Amino acid sequence: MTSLRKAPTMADVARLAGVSPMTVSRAFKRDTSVSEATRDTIRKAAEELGYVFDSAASSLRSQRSDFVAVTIPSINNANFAETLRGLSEGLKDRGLQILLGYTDYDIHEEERLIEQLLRRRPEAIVVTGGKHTPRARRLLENAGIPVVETWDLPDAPIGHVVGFSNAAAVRGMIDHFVARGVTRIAFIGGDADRDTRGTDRREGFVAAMQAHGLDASRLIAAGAPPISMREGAAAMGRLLESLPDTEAVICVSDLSAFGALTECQRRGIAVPEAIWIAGFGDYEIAEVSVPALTTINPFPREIGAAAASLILDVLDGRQSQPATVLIRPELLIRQSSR
Amino acid sequence: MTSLRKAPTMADVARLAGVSPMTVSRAFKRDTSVSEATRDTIRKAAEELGYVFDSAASSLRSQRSDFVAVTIPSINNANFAETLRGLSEGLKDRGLQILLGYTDYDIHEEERLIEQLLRRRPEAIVVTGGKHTPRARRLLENAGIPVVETWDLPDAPIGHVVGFSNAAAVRGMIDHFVARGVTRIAFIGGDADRDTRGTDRREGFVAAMQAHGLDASRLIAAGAPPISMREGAAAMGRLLESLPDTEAVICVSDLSAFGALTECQRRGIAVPEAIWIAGFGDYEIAEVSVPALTTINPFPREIGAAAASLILDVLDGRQSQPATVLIRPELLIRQSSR
DNA sequence: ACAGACCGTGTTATCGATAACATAAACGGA
DNA sequence: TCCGTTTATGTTATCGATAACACGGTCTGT
Repeated sequence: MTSLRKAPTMADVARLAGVSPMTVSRAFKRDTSVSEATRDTIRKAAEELGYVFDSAASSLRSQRSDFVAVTIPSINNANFAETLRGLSEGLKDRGLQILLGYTDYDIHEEERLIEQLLRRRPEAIVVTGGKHTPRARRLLENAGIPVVETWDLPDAPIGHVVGFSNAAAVRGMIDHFVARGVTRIAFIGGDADRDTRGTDRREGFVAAMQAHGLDASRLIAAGAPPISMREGAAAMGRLLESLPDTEAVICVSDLSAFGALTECQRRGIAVPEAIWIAGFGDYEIAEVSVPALTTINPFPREIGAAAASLILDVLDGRQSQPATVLIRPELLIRQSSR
Repeated sequence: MTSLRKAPTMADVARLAGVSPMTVSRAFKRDTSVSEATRDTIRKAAEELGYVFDSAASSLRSQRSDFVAVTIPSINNANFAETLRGLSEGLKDRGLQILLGYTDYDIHEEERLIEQLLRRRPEAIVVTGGKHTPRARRLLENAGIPVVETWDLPDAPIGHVVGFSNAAAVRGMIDHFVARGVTRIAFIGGDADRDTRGTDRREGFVAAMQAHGLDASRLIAAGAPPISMREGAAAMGRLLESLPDTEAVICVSDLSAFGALTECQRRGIAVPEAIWIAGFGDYEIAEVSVPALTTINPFPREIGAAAASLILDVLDGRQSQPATVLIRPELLIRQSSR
């Protein structure tokens, strides 16, 4: 299985095919002038030798790595997975691969990760969120490549931005609830500021409630972000016991909202009759659950697609100034709040 | 933002620090003999210049890439995410990074991906599943690096294996059902063989039913794998209409099982009183949903951890023969089937 | 006090692909 | 027919880090 002889190089392929290494190099690229016959001979020679192109050597010489670095908080998250899908579909036609890393919702981990990723000399880098350590910020600023911050609207963007205001999105939901006469509203979220988008949503909740002159103190901390279904359920239990007159609860994500819903089901509390529940993210579960969950769709796929097209524009010289693409989240009122 | 002057190299750092490039190189590695004072001077010089290590050059010269390639069917899947976590935790102490690619449950896409990944000269490669195109198989066999196939027990392993029999796992569930007197059992799965683990589960269902002398024809095709909650719900609707006397349904995953459960809820059909539902994977939703779902825990984290430790053993020369690590999935009987 | 081991650092050559330049042959329009 | 252009290919030097080897200085044990 493990071959002991050295792996073949382009020179070996060239020798077998009876051409120069340069011609082999050309044969492996598109849009380069090599006759079909030669290309075929080379392909066969490569296949026969079991030659596999060496990107390290190629990158070093050409100073192009052909990949785009991406950081996301967690791989196990349908929203970020969609963003990634939008990104990779937008980039793959150009032969750009994605080099992925996840931060575990920790900006220090993000700093380490960004440095690791930059060592591979990506053509561009897409990061989730707009809050970074000072060093991470410096690294991104000095990288000399397009930087796209997503899922957020940073106060001082590093480069390009594709995002939305998490706070404003939650405010829209509260405005809707208040207009329907529901005012005793609680918020279930994480107990730390690791998840900056979660923090923005909580702060958006507080600000919006205060703007309406309402009590913004019904805040339930459900644990370290990201909040799981289980933690959402536990938090709902505490809410029902400590503040039983709560009329509606907004959860930091659909997963915790679903957990909260199940806790109501276990306790025989009717949703939406006794209490309204809403989430964030428009995960599949929000549409499928019974009752379906009111939520906010942040168009994660579009975020990725927009970031990809921004990157291509910059790389092709069609865009030189830092741009901000504003995503407009959509409020989806479902059975859990009516 | 985008600096125009060329990025600094080790030579620049060396000049500023007043040492040779080789010493800078050593200072960037652990376990190399450089005095603390020199190391510090170099670190400061690097920081001042904004130097970022170039892995392409390093890999080319040292012939070591310091990463392990991993293919998974989908990034948006809690099971594979856990396997990935087990892998990266096992590998990170050794400074091995993960280079990830996803196949979209398509072995042709897997072939392309494997070639792309091998171009980066990984130290080892971990693939999900044991079914590959002939070319992919050849690429893996000739790669000259440890190969680990996971989540499966291939008939003809390429190298190492960390997995279990999907068919046998389903059989265990059926045995349990039959022992409890439930015999009219249906299976909800995908309508194509893209997802080979899903196919194995379906075939395991058929074989086990036949072994019990039972009708194995209650097969509902829910769409192209992977099956979503929505598709699980739709399939359940069709099952309830076409075969209303079904006593239990096994779904290819917990997500489709949950979808099936919600369809019952929408139709006012009591679970488990009127029909039992079971899934596969022990996703969080299976534990949290009301009723909680009977399922099978395949210990995804352990799969990743075992693959990681196998790789380290091979790289350190502690293991030379291809090994198979057998994972023993656990049947979890919950409210949805009792 | 001295041989041998060890430590910290420098010098030189090299990993494998390809940018830049060069060239021979084929082509095409006046 | 001839020259400018295009097409297909070759030659040389190079990307940036580091393996291999070398070497002077310090330490250790007898």
